[in-house]
Amino acid sequence: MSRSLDGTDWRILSELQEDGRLSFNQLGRKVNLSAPATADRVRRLEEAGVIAGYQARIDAAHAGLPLTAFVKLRCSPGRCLLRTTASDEFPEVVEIHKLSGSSCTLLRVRAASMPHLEEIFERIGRHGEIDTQIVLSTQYEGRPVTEPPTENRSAERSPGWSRGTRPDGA
Amino acid sequence: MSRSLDGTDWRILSELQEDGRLSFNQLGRKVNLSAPATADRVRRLEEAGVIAGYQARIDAAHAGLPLTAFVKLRCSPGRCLLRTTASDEFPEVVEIHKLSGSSCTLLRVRAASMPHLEEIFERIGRHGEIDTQIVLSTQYEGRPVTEPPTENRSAERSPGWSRGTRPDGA
DNA sequence: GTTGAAATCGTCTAAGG
DNA sequence: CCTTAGACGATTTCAAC
Repeated sequence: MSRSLDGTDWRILSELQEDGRLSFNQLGRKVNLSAPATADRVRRLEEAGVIAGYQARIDAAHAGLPLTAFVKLRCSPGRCLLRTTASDEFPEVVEIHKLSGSSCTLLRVRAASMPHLEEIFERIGRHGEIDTQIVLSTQYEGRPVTEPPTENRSAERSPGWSRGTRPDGA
Repeated sequence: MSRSLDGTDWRILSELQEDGRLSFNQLGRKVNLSAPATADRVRRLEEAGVIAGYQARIDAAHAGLPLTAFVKLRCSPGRCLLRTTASDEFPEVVEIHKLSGSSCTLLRVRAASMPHLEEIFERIGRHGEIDTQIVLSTQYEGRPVTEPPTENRSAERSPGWSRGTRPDGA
């Protein structure tokens, strides 16, 4: 396991979340480092799994998918097919979270139109009891992950569950 | 307004969501286009707002923020300070959605530890009535936005609200 | 971690179909 | 609207300090 991230690492992460296409030269200037040193740190962050990849951010509204909704799905253990077949059967589901309590699953879906959204709900509804919530607007999303306050970071050293089971893995 | 996206555009978007650092050359090979033609299309998608930017994808768990929670916040209209001050006061809030019904707001927060999460809840709770839900695990998130089925796309031409008010803008 | 230099790669422009 | 070819510019990478 790699050691904790220092301030420079966080500055690099911050810049790379704002513009993932920065060259090592440009990035280095922003964090007061030379290009090779910057490249080393980025490579290390990639290998440590902190940087999971680089991707274009798509504005779904401009891409013909203006509707977003959250769906709470309560399915019986054996029937929760979403885990395995989501990729093929539910392309509109862009996120799947398992929540605490009531064996609940939270889905986030994108749709092109109200009929489309309705059809998605109907399809998901076959897998369990659902509770839907339509998003009117989004103030922001994908906000850069930033360095947590020091007093909370110290709790990182806490036992077991925070490291091993990886509650929110990619 | 630009016209609708064709199949090649969607293939480009798909590839760029998987690897946002592809060169026009590499990308062109994947979609059977030359580099200049690919550059033209990408530039057009950028200017149309479909591609909103490029960013590094951070694995929050590996970055010391293993906990994720959703917070439903029901705040009185005048006291909903989250809109303006979120950036400074709530760095842990990575998403803000306005939901239909009950003047509800859905927040997504990331935390380093349980005490940290508890402290965040307490801080948000000062702005209204909250209902919290902790994420146990995430099957996936940030799934690439894909081309919607044709029968649903046709509904894009529906009136007013789907274009003008942009329910899910970046 | 820094500096400097060389090699590589990508981008851009232009001409042509 | 796409393709090919060439030149320019930039980045990455290696070496040495």
